[in-house]
Amino acid sequence: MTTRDRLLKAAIARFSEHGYRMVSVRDICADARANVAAVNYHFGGKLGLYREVVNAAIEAIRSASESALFAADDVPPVERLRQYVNAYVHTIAAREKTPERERLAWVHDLMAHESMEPTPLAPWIAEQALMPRLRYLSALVAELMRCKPSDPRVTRCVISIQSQCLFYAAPNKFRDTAFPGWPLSAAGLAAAADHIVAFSLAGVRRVARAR
Amino acid sequence: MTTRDRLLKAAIARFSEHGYRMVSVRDICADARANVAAVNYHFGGKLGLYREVVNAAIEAIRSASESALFAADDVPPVERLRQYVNAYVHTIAAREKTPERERLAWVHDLMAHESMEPTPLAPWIAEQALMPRLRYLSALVAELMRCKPSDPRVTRCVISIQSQCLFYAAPNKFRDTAFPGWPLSAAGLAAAADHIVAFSLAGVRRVARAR
DNA sequence: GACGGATTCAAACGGCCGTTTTATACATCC
DNA sequence: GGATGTATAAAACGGCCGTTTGAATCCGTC
Repeated sequence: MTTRDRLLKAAIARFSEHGYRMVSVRDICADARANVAAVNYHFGGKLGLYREVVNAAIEAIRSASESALFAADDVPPVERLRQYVNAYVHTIAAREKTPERERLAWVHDLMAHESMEPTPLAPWIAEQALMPRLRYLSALVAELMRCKPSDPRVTRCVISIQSQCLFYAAPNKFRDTAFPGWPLSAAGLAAAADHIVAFSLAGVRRVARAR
Repeated sequence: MTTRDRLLKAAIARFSEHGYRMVSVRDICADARANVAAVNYHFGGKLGLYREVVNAAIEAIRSASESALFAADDVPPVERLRQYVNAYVHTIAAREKTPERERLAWVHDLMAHESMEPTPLAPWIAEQALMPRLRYLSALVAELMRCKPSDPRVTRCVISIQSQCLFYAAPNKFRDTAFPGWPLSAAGLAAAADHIVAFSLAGVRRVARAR
């Protein structure tokens, strides 16, 4: 594995766990067993390295969305919601065991840091990683509610569903201590996904019926 | 206003917006028009100053919980949920206009930073600021579902409700750009609170009915 | 074997960090 | 008025930061 690849791998781990600002170039180079100057040589600087990490994150979430979260239009909306939530919640699972390519948790960690302390790349991340999911979910909910995706009720339902998924997928040190039986087992994770689907379907139908 | 008070006020603003690590003592002292050594003189160091900020946050959230979020036991649970959600969601409102004492948004900002990058004070914050709300909400949901607060279904419903409230109360730079019509007007905020209550009540009842 | 571009390396640069030192003002009490 | 304790001030400390420098090393090619 080349020095460039080792740097990128170490940078993915460090940046996604602690955010751009809190990670030093020296930390990454130590992890990658590379000289401090290597980052500037191969990536033109700390921000250039981070840009490559962000590109990898966007590519990872894009391929995961298309393969695991999104379903074809002919799939019934309830089943599409189930698939969306299941895939979302399970990104938190195996946060530390499955191989690099398969686990998506680091992407959510990175986005959580960006949402708290944005870098110049935040708008690009929002458009490429977040918006596609929100648009898909909006269309899904609009179909469930039999109304236009622009309806404010749809937006509020999307927020309700997305917030629940994010609680399980995003990093949150409080969650791991405030709730008993955390981190969740595979069965607990499946139960959580089933709960979100049932809870949200009832909520969506209630909101759709109102007015 | 004494130098100590000016430092504390500046520290509250800085720490809650950017977190403990990202704020420098020099930044705070510049805001407070004080010498760099003043923090060490009055608070024994950066962490000592932060400890005072955390104490103020805990006191603020405690008094807000008892006066605005929590209701007496004789209030019907549905009404208690409505009050809880309304107060929670409205902490985000007037994030930049109402006077210091009355707005709670800074406390949620500080807790969001603690949940991402904990300081040694994180356990204390979790126990004093977060757990009382979760316990209150658990009892409330358990009463709605007519089952024990220790039931895992109660915990999952608490998570669902809390996640939705947190989306509106916690800082999130993506939210402000990803969703149209943000930040919310007073009417939009009230509609959001009503939505969360209706959505969640339907969800809770659905989950309670299952099995 | 000598050349030349690509890569690695140790060292140093200026800058910001939290903290400490040292000195100076100022109020209070004997 | 001199001593005492509190508060503020400027300067400096060692340490880590991102980046740059310039020399050393590697390696395919002539």
